[in-house]
Amino acid sequence: MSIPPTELQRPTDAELEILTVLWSLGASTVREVHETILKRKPAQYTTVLKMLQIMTEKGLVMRDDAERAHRYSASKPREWTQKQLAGDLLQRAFAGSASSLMLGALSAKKASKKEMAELRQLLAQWEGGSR
Amino acid sequence: MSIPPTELQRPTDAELEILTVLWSLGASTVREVHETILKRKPAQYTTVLKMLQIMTEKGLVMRDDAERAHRYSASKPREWTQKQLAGDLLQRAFAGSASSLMLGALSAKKASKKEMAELRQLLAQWEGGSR
DNA sequence: TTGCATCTACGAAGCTTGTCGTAGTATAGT
DNA sequence: ACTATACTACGACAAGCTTCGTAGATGCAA
Repeated sequence: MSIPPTELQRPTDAELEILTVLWSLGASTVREVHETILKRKPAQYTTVLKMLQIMTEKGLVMRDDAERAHRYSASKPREWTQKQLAGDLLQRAFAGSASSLMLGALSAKKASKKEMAELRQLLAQWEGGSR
Repeated sequence: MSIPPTELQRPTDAELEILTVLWSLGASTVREVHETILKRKPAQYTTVLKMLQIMTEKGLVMRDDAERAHRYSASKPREWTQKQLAGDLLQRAFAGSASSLMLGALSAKKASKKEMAELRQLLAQWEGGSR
């Protein structure tokens, strides 16, 4: 009901799944989100609707109700939320050690040559005083 | 009650907090875990006890009840669980892109020079065919 | 041996998450 | 105008998470 001025909390699993759809599709109707979710797992239309309504209350998404079929969009950009999630896990499970996190990620899924190149470049850029 | 032969699920927040204590202290009594937790936040002794009992049932920790004060230890090593968590987040929030995850982590907490050096070394080692 | 401290076991309450059904309203096609 | 379709709103519920209090057993010290 209210727009909490406080910090956004970590999205739950179901919320994150919906956010990924919105990030990829942009502002979407419930139907569009539902159809995308359906490709991955069975789910009722109203379940997706309810999630989006709850997420609206939480401030995770914004609703445009100009048309009959409301359009929902993520209220924070993908990068912002990803930063929250990465930072959260970094603190909670890796004691703040970025290299431990990287090691975990790499051993979980062997990265392609292209991915490794991107990593190397990212590291170089980061050190290169961009920040 | 049973030892599930299935895959271990992702630990919850409270469970992960206890696991980090066990990883750092090694096999510990409830009291030792409790005292460590207390340094971070208020919590009752029996709350920690209950968590450890539940985690035992789930197979997250092992209990040695040779002594009156049982000793608990993480049933999986830190690295194993970290790999699960990193891989899970990588899939759910970063579409499998390790460099996105790395970017998120770096922007969440600016890494020290030492940390950056470790990252560079890790990357080099990883590519160096160790795996 | 009596009583205090320490320990485990367990039930339960409050909260969050995730799922869905039902009801009701608007829209559009015939 | 009528009816099938599409959409939102909302209540409800089961399951899981987290917390804690109470009860009962065990060990120790005076």
